Formats: sequence, structure tokens, C-alpha cells
Amino acid sequence: MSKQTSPKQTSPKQTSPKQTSPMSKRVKARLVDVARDAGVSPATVSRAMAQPDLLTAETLARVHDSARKLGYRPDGMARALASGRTMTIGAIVPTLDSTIFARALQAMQSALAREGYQLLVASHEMNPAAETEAVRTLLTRGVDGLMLVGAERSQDAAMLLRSAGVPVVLSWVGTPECAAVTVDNELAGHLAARHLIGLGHRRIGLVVGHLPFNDRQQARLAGARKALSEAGLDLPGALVSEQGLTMAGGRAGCARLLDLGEPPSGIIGGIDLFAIGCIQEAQSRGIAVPEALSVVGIDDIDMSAHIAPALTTVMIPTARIGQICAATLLAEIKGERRHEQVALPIELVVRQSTAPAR
Amino acid sequence: MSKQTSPKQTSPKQTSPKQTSPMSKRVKARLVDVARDAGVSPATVSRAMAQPDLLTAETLARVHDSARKLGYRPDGMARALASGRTMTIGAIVPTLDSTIFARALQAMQSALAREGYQLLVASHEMNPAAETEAVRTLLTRGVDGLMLVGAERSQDAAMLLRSAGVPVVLSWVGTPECAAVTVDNELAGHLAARHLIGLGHRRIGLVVGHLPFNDRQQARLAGARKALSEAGLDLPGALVSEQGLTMAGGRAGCARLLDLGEPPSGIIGGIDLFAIGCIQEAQSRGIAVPEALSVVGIDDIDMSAHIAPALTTVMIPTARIGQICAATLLAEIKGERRHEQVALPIELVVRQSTAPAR
DNA sequence: AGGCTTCATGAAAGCGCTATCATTCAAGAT
DNA sequence: ATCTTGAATGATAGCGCTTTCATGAAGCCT
Repeated sequence: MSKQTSPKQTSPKQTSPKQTSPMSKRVKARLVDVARDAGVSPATVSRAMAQPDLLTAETLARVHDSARKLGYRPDGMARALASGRTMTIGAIVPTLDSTIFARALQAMQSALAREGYQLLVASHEMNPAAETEAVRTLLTRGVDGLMLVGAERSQDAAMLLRSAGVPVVLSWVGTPECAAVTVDNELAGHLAARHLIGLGHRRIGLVVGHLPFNDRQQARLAGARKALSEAGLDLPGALVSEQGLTMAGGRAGCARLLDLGEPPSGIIGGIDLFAIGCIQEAQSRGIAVPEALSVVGIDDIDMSAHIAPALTTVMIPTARIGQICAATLLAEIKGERRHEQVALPIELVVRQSTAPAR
Repeated sequence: MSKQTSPKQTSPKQTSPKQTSPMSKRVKARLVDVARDAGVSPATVSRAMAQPDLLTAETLARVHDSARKLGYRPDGMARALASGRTMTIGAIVPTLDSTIFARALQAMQSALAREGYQLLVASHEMNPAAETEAVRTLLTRGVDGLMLVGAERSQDAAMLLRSAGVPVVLSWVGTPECAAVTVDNELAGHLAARHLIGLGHRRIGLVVGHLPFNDRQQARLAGARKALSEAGLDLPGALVSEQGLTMAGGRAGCARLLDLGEPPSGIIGGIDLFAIGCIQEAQSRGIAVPEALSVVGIDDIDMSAHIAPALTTVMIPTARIGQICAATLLAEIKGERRHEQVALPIELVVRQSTAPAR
């Protein structure tokens, strides 16, 4: 609590407040300094930076010269306060420590950077309260738009978002009241299950992420369940294992399923990482994939095509989600569109980890 | 270029500018509104938010009541402008789309969030100019601290950083002029190579990332080269393959090395992903790992322990790097320390992907 | 040539908050 | 009783920029 001296400049009151005091070594040049140097008004300098086409080529050049000479760099905060725009987009994801979200954010970041926007990220580790807090902080902090993952969230968070009046885009799973860039997660589960069913598998297990506050995994599970039920197959609780979203989780889930009295002949991983973990676990037990056990994933992460056997999976266009989120948000900010709904196609990619049931 | 109406409120001039106009439905409550409602001065409200212990319990309560009643949320931009602090830390990484950096950022983000700071991220995709640009944007945007990866950067970027006077912490590789949280990448390469040499391998190849603007990979390669030379071994150019930092790159690099007239009996991956790719490539060619080919990685990513054979690798405490970067930056911001240098220990983790040379 | 645009610029009012300094009042010191 | 002192609060000047609105100087038309 002991902060007397402003961290910015030695002493704002000791140097003469305005005019060129002989040796005032002001650390940062301000807009007015440039204006004075160039012999124009502050307004002109402001315009030179933001709307150059409003000025004579000559004044523009003069301003630019002065700016360069003084090493002027505009102050984002002041600009934000005066204009109401922060040139910052917030993104709240479950975690950065996941190929999926990291990849989407990377794509989003690139797309935003091209338009001069920055990405402010927060994560909530699958904790609704933490998400609410993140929403609050980012809104307070000031963002021109906000990207969120999934449609499910706390009342408080929803209210904050509504009252803030900031453009929001939902990703992976959406709601109609809000712009959204989605994929059909239920279809993903459905495709995966149908593929196994089509290969003659009758006993199918799943390894999924913890379901609370994860509507992506919920939908994928629901889709698989639906496909099974359509085929007249049962999905007892024992054949569904909830695990933390790591490869170790995949191995553990697979182990649980294989240790069952009547183990499945096909397993669906709610994410590719699970599926890859399943393959490793099976192989380490001497169970051949796909001969003795078929494994399907969902996501199609980078690695899936490169492991042995290459993973059959449902491709989710992760990077495109991020990229389109950025575009959607920017469009909404510019007022070009409202509550745009983009549904991205997904498809089954058959590789070597699945085979007909014996 | 056509933005007439302020996006914030319907018309700042139509509502009476200051006092309680009867039905002025101002969208956002300001600090002065709270002050008026609570019957105190703006300064008191400000203090109520920032230094509650300076106020009577009674006034504090009154202010809080009014704030809640009006749904007041402070404006971060105004606060930043007035105080000079943004409560934001910038991080510039090569890419988010990498387990390593994503993991470090996740740890950093968590640590920062605990202290009320937000993470502003940018990436440069291994492009020095892009990094410079990112530095410029983040500094302009206003950050209280900045995390960068590696010590190598453009003159321009270095100058910007110096002149900005913002606390900076370097990660993975550092320089003495600047706070840094580092690991000894050269040692990492050295450990990996020495391990293979100790197992009797005489012909050792490497798959490394593209070296320009990547001092981590440079150092790892240098360390391996040093170990080899200490053992009287040669490292011809043909045995070093530069690849993009993906698993596919690892496979490709491995393929190149194995296709050599005299292929290596041991391969070091500059990152685990390469090593894993190497294992896959070898296995897909019917070359047994570790019996016919030993593979070592560097990083010890999550997955490395779970593949078959489990990867022998040099453990880099990625998450801790992020976490300590956050701590270092916060300490520097508070003025507690300056240019602190933290070197994190690394160690060889022997698993199943390496075996004595035949 | 006079009036009407259009264009380039200037003047100045904030944006919403923090921080400094001044003020008040009550309690302890003399 | 008078003087200090300190704690709680108020008044207010900016922070550095954007953005109307106003102004003067050309350009254009009839």
C-alpha cells in the first residue's frame, strides 16, 4: 500500500508543466509535444495517426517527421478512454494447456493481429465461478469483444455479458441469442459411433472428459449414445469412463474398460488425446489395434495422423473455429452483422485404428 | 471510415451533461454516480475500491451499497490512464500452437490471475519482424510487464524495450541485462547426447527446429555437438536435419537420417515432438525402438511418458518457467527485485526409448 | 462576382478515474 | 484551556487522447 511516487516520470510537478522548459527531459513524448514541434494543433496530430487521408500530404509529412524525431508513441490507455475502443479482444477458454484451444487461439490471434487487435486471454480450468470472474475482469479491463467456449455458464456471467453490451462470440457450442461459431458435437459422437457400429462392433465403450460444465463432451457422448440406441445397442454406465483431459486419462479410461468382465471391442475417445491414450494402453497390454480393438477419436489433432496405427477420428476444424471467431467478432464490432451463426462442417476421417469386429 | 455515432451511449449531448436528469437512463454508472448516491465525494469512492482500510466501516458500507445498487463497475481504461497501471502483462511467444508455450502461458496466466493481472498474448511465428511489431503493439497498448521467449531479437525490438521502461522477463534463454527465467538448453543437448554416447552409440543424428531466430534449438544443438566432440565423435551436417516444429517434422527428419547410407543408431530430437515422430517413423519402417534405434527427446511433454516405448528425454520444467516468469515480473513491478536471474534445473529422464548400441 | 460547398485545420470539452493537497474534527499532550 | 497531531474525507487538477463544432480558405457554379 505504500506507493508515493508515480512510477512513470520523476516528478510531474517539478518540471515546468507545459512549455518547453530548457532541460525538461520528459521521458515520453505526448501528442501535444508532437503538435507543438510540428506547429499544428493536437487534433491534427490525432488525425494524422487515425485518419491520415483527412490531411494534406504536406502536414501529414510534417507531423510524421516530428513524431519520429520525438520518438512519439501514442498512449493506448488514453486513446481507449477517449475513443471507447480498446483494440483488444478477450478470450476465455477452459485452459491454454490443450492443443485444441491453443490452436484455436493461435489462429484467432493471427487473424486479429492483422486488424490491429490484441488478444487478452483468460482460462477457467473448467470452473464456472472462475469463468464468471474472468468475464468480470475482462469486461472491467475493457475489451471490444469477447470469445467464450461453449454455451453453458453461470447466471452471473450471462448477466454480466448481457449488461456489458460487448459483442460476444461463442465457440464449439452456441446459442441463438449470441453470435456463435460451432461444430455439431453431437454429430461427431454420432459419426464415431456409427462408424464402429458399421464395422460390426456391438459392445462399444467411451472415454469422455468430466461432463459437468463441458457441453462439448456432453454432446459428443449424447451423439454416440443416440447412434447406439438407433442400432438397438445398449450403453451401460460401466462402458463410459470420465477422465481428465490428458493422454494419461485416456490410458486410465481404456484400462477401466478393458478390465471389465465383458470388455468392448471398440472404444470412442471424446477427444483424440483419449483415443491415443487408449491405443497406447491397449498396445502395452498386447492387445492389437485395430485387430483386437478398434479406437476412434474426435478432433483430429496434428498427431493423430502420425501415430501407429494412424487414428481414425472425426475431424473438427479447430483452427478455423478460432479464425472465424475473430472474423465474426470483428464484423460484429463494425456493426456489419449481428448474432451471426456459423456452423462448421465436420467429417469422419478413416485411418488405421479401426477394423471390422471379429 | 464511417463511424459517426459513438458506440457507447446513445447521445452524450442529449442527456443533461451532469446532474440527475430525471429519466436519464445512463447505460453505465460512473464513479461520480456512486459518489452522489452515497453522499460522498468521488475520491472516497475511489478509495473505497482501492484502499478500503482508509475509510470508516460505515462509509465503506454505504459506498458498497450504492455501488451494488447502481451496478457500478470501474472503468479499467480510465483507471489505467489516471494511475499509469494497466494490470496487464504481455507475453510474446513464437506460437500458442505448441504444448510447450501453451503450457507455460497457462501457468503464467494462473499465477497472474491470482494477483489480479491479465495476460495479453501475441505470437510471432518465428519471425523477428513480427516480434518487433508485437512488442510495439503491446507497449503502445500498455502493459505493466512483458514476457519474451529467448534472448535473440531485432535491434528495433531491443530499443523499444529499453526506451519503454517496462519490466521485462526473458524465458528459456536470457541475458544478464534483463530478468530471466532460464534453463540450460546447451546442457539439455549435452545430457541427451552423453546418454546415447554412454550407451555406446557412435553415430548420432539430430532432428532440430529451424535454427534462425530460435536460440533454444541452437543451444541444444550446440550442447549435443559439444558432447560428441568431447567423446571424439564427429557430427557431419548430414546427420542434422532441420524441420518445422511438428510431429510430422520429426517423422520427416527421421526419414532423412534413416535414408542415409550410414544411418545413425541414435537420434536426438530437439523437442519431444520430434523424438516421438522419430519413433513413429522408425516403427513404421519396421525398425525396432530401442533395439535397433535409440531415440532421446528434450522437453518431457505430457505425452512422452505415455507412448510406447516411453520416451527417454531431458525434462524441462515448462510450467514452472511460466509460473516463475509471472512471479519475477510481479516482483519487478513492485520494485522488489531487479533483473533477477532464475536458472531452473533440468534432468535426464531415462525411459524405454534408448538402449545400448548393438 | 457573390454565394455555396468542400476541405484542411483549430479550439476545447470531455472520457472516468486517481492522486495530491487542503480541510475538518476529535482526541491526546502540555 | 490551548496546541498538536492524526485520521477521515473533500476539492480538484490532471492522465493523453478523441471528437464534435467552429472557422477560414479555397474551389465551383451560375
